[in-house]
Amino acid sequence: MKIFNTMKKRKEEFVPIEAGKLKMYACGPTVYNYFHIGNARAFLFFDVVRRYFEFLGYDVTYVQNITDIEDKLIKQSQEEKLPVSKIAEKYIKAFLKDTKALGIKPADHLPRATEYINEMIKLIQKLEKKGFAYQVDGDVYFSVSDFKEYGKLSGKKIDELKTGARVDENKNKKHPADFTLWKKAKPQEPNWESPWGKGRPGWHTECVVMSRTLLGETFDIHGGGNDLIFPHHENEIAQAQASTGKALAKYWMHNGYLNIEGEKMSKSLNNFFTTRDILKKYDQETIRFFFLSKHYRSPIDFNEDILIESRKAVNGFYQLFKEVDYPHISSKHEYDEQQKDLKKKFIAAMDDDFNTAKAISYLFEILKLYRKLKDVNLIYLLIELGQSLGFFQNIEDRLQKNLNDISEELVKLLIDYRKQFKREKRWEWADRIRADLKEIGIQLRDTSEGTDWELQE
RNA sequence: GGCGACAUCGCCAAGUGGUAAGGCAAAGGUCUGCAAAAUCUUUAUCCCCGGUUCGAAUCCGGGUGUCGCCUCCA
Repeated sequence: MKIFNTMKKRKEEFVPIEAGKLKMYACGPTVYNYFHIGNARAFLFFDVVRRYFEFLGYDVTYVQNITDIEDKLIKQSQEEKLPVSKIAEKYIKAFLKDTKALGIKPADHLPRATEYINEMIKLIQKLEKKGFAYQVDGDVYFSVSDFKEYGKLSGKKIDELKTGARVDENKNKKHPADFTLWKKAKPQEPNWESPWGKGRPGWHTECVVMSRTLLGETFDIHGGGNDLIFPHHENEIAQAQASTGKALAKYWMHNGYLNIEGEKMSKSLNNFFTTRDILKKYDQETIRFFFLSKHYRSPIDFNEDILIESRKAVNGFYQLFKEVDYPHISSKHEYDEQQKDLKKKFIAAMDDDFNTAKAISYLFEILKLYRKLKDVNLIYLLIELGQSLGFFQNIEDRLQKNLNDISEELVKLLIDYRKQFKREKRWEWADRIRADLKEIGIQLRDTSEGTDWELQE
């Protein structure tokens, strides 16, 4: 198994710290709003990493944090005129609901920042004691100049950051790249008591504390979106290593960004999509296929045409499941040599830094082969491999659901035909449609607006 | 200004030195009352220019173009 390690900027052989076990941490949501389709890529991808390791037989512990105290929550609380804690509750619920709708298996632990304030204070104190942190007027900063490896992950040099056009001027900071560990509370803001007065933790500290508490001082994989490399993960590394002298994580994985029709998604460009809205039109497997058909480290362009293609591609598999009358198919036997070989190829693709696009092509090969050979084992193979990517989690439901979705369309279609018959004064057919629908419990009602219908029970 | 990524068939996308996977779309054949599905067949020399090599989409140099990070962001 090879993984591209951002820290080394190349693929490395994956060797778990403890044989047979994977300890993984991926940055979760800041719960100030519904998460967007770009977030969905990261959440989905790390879901696949987790599932795939489980498929390989690893005992996986997966932690995903929830940032429930942060500037954006405070801002949102002012906009919605709700306390920060209510904002957090609201969007945590939405996060859980939407990730479930995406077919994402919940992480083993979903720790919240506000549950770890004391531990964060302890970490900051330790950094202070070791000379990596300093306090100015109730704020505490991490001194990047004192941590010589700073910039190791992102490949940035402290001096270049200084001359960069966009580093903010903060007179309290010794160095412009120094980052906040503890932020002094402004009036009306949520705050906690600390040795430096009332305030709240800076963003990067929570991940260090929660990951180490739940996974140990050094764990296997730390993941997140590309944009988190700098400064977030860089700052995590600085705090973690400064405090213990040990690496925080062995492998750093980052997924590429999502663009909307070639442009960065942003609210100001008016091309901002919440996952929740996308899910109204496209099912989770379509979205999953869309993301997994491209390598996770590449940028991906989001547009509806591609989603529609993805849906068609996924439907091909369900067409097959429908035809073979899943699940009424006989039980599986040993895979034969050809089937074992396909499985091997699939695994080889995934083992090469999660080449999901290639892996998916083998799913299509299996489908084609089944069409040819009608060997039911191929269906099992297809499902087994597909599930390691999160597909085919509930085949029966989906076959069923498609029918439900479509029945409403069918009624509308019949109403249209009846309208045409009425226009042509072919009353016998128009009436027959009305009568036949009533027979199966659907009552039509003509109004001046058009034709309504309702179910009669 | 600094750093980095990418450019492969109409569209999406694998492929990182050995002669271009897969999906969608399209065309034609089989099947079918007609359609749909299925099935068979067809469709690329890889942005441009140089170089290295027996051999390059794959390596090197130079262009051009697109995007990202350097500020909260997955």
